Amino acid sequence: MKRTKTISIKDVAASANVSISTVSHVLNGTKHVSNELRERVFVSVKKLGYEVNPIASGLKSGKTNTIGVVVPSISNVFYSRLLHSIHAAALKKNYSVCIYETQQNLEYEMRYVEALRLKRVDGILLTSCVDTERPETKAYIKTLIGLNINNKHIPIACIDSDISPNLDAVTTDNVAGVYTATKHLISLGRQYIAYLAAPLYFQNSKERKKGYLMALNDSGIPVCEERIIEGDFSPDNGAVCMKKLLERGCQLDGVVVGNDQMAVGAVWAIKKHGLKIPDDIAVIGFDDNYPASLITPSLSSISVPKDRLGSTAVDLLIERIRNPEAPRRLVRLPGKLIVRQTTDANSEAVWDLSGW
Amino acid sequence: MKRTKTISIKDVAASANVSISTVSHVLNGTKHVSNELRERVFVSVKKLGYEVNPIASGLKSGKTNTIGVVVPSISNVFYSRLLHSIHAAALKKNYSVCIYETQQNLEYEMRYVEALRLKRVDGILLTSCVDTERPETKAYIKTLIGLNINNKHIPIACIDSDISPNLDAVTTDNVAGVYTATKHLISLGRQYIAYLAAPLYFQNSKERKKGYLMALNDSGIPVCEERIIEGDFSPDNGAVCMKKLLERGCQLDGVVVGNDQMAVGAVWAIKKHGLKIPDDIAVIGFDDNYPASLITPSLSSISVPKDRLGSTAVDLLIERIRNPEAPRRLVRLPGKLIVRQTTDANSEAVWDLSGW
DNA sequence: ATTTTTGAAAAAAACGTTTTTCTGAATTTG
DNA sequence: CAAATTCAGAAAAACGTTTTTTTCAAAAAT
Repeated sequence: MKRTKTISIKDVAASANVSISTVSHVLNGTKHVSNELRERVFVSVKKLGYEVNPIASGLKSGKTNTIGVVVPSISNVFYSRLLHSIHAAALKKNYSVCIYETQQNLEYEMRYVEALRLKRVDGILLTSCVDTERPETKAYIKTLIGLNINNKHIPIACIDSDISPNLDAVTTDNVAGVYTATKHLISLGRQYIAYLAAPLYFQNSKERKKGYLMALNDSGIPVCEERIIEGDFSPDNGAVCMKKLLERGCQLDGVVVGNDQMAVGAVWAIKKHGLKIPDDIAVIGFDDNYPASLITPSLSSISVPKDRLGSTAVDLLIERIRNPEAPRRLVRLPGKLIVRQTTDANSEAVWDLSGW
Repeated sequence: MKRTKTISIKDVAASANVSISTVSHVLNGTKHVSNELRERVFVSVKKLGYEVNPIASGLKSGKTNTIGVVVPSISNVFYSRLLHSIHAAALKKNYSVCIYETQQNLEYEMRYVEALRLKRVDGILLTSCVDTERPETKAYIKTLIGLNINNKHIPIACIDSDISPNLDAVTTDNVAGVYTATKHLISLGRQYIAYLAAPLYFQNSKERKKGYLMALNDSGIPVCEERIIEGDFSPDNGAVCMKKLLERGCQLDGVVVGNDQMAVGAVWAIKKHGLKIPDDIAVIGFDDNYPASLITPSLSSISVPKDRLGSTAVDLLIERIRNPEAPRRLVRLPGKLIVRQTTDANSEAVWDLSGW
């Protein structure tokens, strides 16, 4: 194969009869160059078909124009949607995105953050699976805050998890969201409302539970500990927890669930138990993830603004890259009540197939 | 902020009292180095906390250890699942993955392939949305085949689309898959089986239709053109097409659909039309995408091996990177019949929530 | 009218590696 | 035993940019 010499900025300079630095400045607009030379450079670039080498420029400038994205799961409907909006927003700002999937494994998360650091990405978007209550994680979070390579700071923005007052973050307004969900059930006349929580070591879960308690209090409904249960994240576990609640024998006519996954399991368990939804028990989840509209009965939920979550995160990160000294920012985005059949029997089943 | 000098291979060399090249060879294992020096190097590396700079090494070696992945949609359940397996496989081979989403837009696809070329990725995994029949695309495909930067070839492996006999590819065995699906309906005693095709300019769609025709022929069932219809990919359009079929008035007791999206729409339309599934009309899709198990009645389908599709593609690409001259490879992976309620009324509804 | 200041452009240094070439001793060969 | 080969290691040359420094002339200031 004919292997011609690769043409570099040097060749352009020679062809245009100017210096290398002049070519660089013309190409980057970093310094004023007379119209004549500037024109000559452009002509030569076109003539030679010159293509800048980002690796070389990255070496000198210390920028990779790449942001790393770390998510628990790529194929999860929620995170893939997030990835979608991150991709769009990043591209608009001329960054490419490099993805890593932690599988909810903190060890992997640490490894991937480290990999991105060594790769010298310009910034990292992190959906951490860290348990902020465990003391061991303190060190890790400290690492994140001070993440750097060769004394160059690498900014991090957190998505959907506010793990440190020193890291930029964007999250859903969990308290307000579950407050709305609970109020919704109350407005339907429900009095005996259970709460099925996702693991409470998650900041989000804590906030959501708070919303439930606040709504009951504000409505003068007594809180009954027997109606509160904590599970893990899975649909299966949602079903198990719901079964436990039902078997406890306390009166029940509604249940607010900390996320859609578990809510789907809860719906399944209630049906299995021979009760009617929503007549006997109304159910509402949180997230409004893709399958919510598909199951029967379709699941009411609090819709999390996935697209804005992603684009806001990118904005935060890029602002931080540009200005490392700016004050830390935390953005809370409002959720939205989506009423479907698990709280309104008359609601028509409309399959939301936007995940396709 | 104290900004200490960044420590480089040079510092390691000085500290270990060896030459730079020796350090490099020790670190990369590219040449035999005596145990003594090798040990000294390791000690110095550890002592100084030296961290190799992949940008610099990339500049000289011409490798980025990055593969680009171009998919039509990141949030689509099928592609996100693909992305998941690609990520896992790539990581295992020490490559990072950079993603681009084309939104089924060929112009974007071209732009992103170009971006990846300029970025000098080591290889590209492409799920093209090209219409192989249009003559204009010939040029584009030729570009893909000869993709290079500075005369360095950039290999491409295609996923789920065999767009050129000159590009490595991995696809599902579409013919066999739809053949199996159709035979399944026939085995249930169905005689008047319609075929709802995805756009036939897609290679996959053509192959799938072929499987339908073959199955009818092999079973001695006459092919009736009136029972064949071509749509686009969407659920909505699936419903529209199904409605048309129903209104044509020809006898119908089964329908094979070219993909799950349209199948879901078809199910919806049949229900709307007041017919019972599967009693009046049995339905089977293709892909076994996530929502298939969630809708009511749950959708029978041909399961596409998404994970193997991704990992095989990575394997193909990396082998190609290592050996650009090897003969072209096309891998066809078998699909698997998944029987659910749209073909078997007695099948129990089991929500597959693995997308979570 | 002489010294400063400015400005455009060139020259050179730097970025941190890998890879090629060079060196001199030790080993093998004829 | 002299010449050729191997070998470990050092030195130096690349890789293709950006950025700093230098140069020289023209404009501005004293």
